[in-house]
Amino acid sequence: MSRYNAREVEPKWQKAWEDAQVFRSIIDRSKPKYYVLEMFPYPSGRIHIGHGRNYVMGDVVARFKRAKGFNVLHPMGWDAFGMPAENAAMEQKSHPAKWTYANIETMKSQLKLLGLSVDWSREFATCDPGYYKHQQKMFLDFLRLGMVARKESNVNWDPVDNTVLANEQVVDGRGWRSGALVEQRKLTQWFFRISDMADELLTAIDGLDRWPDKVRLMQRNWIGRSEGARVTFTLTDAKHTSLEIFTTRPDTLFGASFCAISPDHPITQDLAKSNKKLVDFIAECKRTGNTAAAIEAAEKLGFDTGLRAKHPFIAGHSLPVFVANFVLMEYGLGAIFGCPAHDQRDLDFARKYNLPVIPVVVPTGEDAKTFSVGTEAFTGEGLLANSDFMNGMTVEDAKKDVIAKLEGRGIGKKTITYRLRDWGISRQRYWGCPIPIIHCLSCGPVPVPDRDLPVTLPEDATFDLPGNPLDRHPTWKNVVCPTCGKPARRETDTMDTFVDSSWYFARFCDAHAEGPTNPEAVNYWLPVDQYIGGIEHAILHLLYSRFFVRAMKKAGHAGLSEPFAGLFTQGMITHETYKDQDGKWLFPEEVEKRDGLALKRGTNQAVAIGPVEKMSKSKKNVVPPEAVADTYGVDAARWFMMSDSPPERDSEWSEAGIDGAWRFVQRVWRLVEEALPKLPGFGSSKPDSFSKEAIAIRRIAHRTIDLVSEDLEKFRFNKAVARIFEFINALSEFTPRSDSDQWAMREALEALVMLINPMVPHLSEECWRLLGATTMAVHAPWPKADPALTKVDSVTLAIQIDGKRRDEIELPKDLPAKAAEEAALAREGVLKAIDGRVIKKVIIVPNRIVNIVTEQK
RNA sequence: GGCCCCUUGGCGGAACUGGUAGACGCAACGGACUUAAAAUCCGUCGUUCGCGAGGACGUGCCGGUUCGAGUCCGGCAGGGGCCACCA
Repeated sequence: MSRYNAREVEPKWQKAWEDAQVFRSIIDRSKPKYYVLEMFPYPSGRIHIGHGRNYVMGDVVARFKRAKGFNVLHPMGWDAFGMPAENAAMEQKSHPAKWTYANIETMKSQLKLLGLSVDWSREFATCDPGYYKHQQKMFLDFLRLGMVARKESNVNWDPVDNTVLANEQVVDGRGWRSGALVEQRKLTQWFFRISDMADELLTAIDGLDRWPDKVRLMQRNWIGRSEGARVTFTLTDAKHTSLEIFTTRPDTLFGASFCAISPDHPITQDLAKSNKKLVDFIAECKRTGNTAAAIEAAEKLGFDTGLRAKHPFIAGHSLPVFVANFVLMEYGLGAIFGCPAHDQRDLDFARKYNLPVIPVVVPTGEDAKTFSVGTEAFTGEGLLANSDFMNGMTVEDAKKDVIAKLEGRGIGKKTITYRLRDWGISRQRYWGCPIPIIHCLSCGPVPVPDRDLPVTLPEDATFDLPGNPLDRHPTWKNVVCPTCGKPARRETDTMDTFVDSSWYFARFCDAHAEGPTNPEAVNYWLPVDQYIGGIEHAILHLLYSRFFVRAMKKAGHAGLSEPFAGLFTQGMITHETYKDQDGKWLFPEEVEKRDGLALKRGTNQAVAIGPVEKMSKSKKNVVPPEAVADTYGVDAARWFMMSDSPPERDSEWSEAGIDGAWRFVQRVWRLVEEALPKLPGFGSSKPDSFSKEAIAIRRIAHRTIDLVSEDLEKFRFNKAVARIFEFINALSEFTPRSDSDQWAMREALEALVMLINPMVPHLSEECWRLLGATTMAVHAPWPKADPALTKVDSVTLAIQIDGKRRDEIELPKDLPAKAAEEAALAREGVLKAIDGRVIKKVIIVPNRIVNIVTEQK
């Protein structure tokens, strides 16, 4: 009896797969294609087991589909541009490229350790000029087609690091690295005009039927469609004669008591030229941070411009126009009318500045004459009042009516507004894809001609100072204008790294294509049939990719609109956290558990066990894959990752859990090894008849094939694992006595070895070989269940008396209701439970339950 | 503040469309084997009453619909997620 030695077996099979180039994919139209992709990693250093779940899940799907006869594409690459590389370069006085490629090398060997069925011939990093040159080409294509804009926008500016910060890099109003108070600045930036596609991106969500509802909802909310109206107010001012506002509640127009415009509104800006106090007010508005807490605490502030707006329906009535800190220039028209009775912000504002509060929608059951609003605005349904021609209407009818009247008079229009803003892609950073533009004083921004692509990053940049190394490079940015030949300046901003990840899945279809994509390959492989990644990308990455593929279609680089037909968002791997007595984080391997106490290994120092959290480098609650592979083997790790929790939920990594998985691996090996000596040879012919026991085990085997196949199909890995355990339990109890029993045992073991193959491929190969196969399990087809053996012919029904379970009965499947009723009523226990009461009715659910309802005394 | 989701034994979790709650695994406990340990094997394992057969209770809490509710509806509590001054 030998023990299964994962340390020897796993590298052996990995090499065999590689030597045979098993996972190399080519276009093969004789089979259905299946593209499975995990969100590609950022090469941050080393991977830990927490990263592994994502790739293992994809690998299980890839191996399962391959066995089922699909032509599978399962590639891997690197999302390699980004700030951490630049920060590391600053700290280590090195170069981002050096750091990045070194990390890629480390992480690639770590990933290979997991035994992934990846076609490595398609590997690339987004920082390869061979990748980003195509991105530059597409940027220019999009520019020509009007999908790129250059415009001014407000950005978070870190005055110490001299760079723009993303919103998530601003913590409590300060830069996350420098700690400096972040300023709002206006910068001219490049944008992808994603908002032009808002409606299309929104309606197409309905068709993404293999995406989680949660993600679809998040995308819908992010796009944020609102129906409303734009209304033009006439101003009583010689210079500024009108003001256009957006509202979703035109029905409340008669409750208007003021208008408010954004500090960034053109009228505000114009008035500020001659009003020092307004300049101060605008500055004050800018100071309020845009953090959640700041917004919560922020007071509504207004500045009376002195302008008055004529009410569109009430002759002689006019409204004051304020500049207000809560009105955003980026949404709608940057101007609103305030109806305090029916909007909380307007109410807060009105109370502060003593403006009238006139209810115009009255909840049912309230009298219009007495209904009033105190400190809480009424935003519910009701009937219109104090509203002239709308009186008595429902909110919905009133909206339609007032919009028709406004349109009739040419002072309003029904409008749909989206929350989605254009995608600003300029970053004042070195380690990103250069934006292929040349700025010429005479010609303006000029595209870099195709023949000059790629615009590559200069290697001799310096990283010792904050700010953009490209901007301070002595020569790189100095070029001549491609149009007029005069001296000009290169664009020194690089692209947001989300651009890089918006089309990598298309590049994988032919990673060596001459153009951005190879149409034949893209049209064959896309869409991605199964995309797998973290929920944290539910909005940005997935929305940007959906936009980008649409743009690629317009530019002729792709033939479809939706890149990801199926999406699965997997949960994280978590682990306990540990701190020593000085409050320093400890790695799990530094902690030893003895007699229920946690101690620092090699000492008697107590360790504080902290909460279970997502594995992360900063909290040191990570487990390196090498350590797991060495002690237990990666199959045990893979099995544990698939068995513990449903895949969409978080899963806690524990020593006990991986121990259990290791025992499973040993148990399968033992089962096969112990049965082997008496089994008939591989491929021996099926006996003519079987014993009762053999038929029973064959039924279980075939039934398990069906159940596990269905579970894997539906991403229910934890249930597939449970089925396999049940199968193994049944096999352990089965003692073959005859030749035909032995044949049934072999059949069951072969099925078992194939069923576990996607999860524990190395163990499967080794058992497959042990069973006498001469080819690899990776080439073997998925087992097929015999319908004659999966058919169930008897079922156990529960018998309820008055809704309580009192008995159960075994009956032939699909027995008519009448017969089932008679059988149930013949049972002694049932009669005893009925206890002589009159039977009122009997409810029979075929093959499930008999419920006898009696007359209650 | 808005929208959404979740809550089942000591733990992870099963339970198809309203039809036998707790599959399977982990942990724990008792036993066998062993000089001993590991490994392995056998058994117990929601709470409670009963010697037993068996009974009562039980899916966060309160109520409803139903012959029947973990599952559907209303309310509450706790936990989590996304967005956030979006007019």
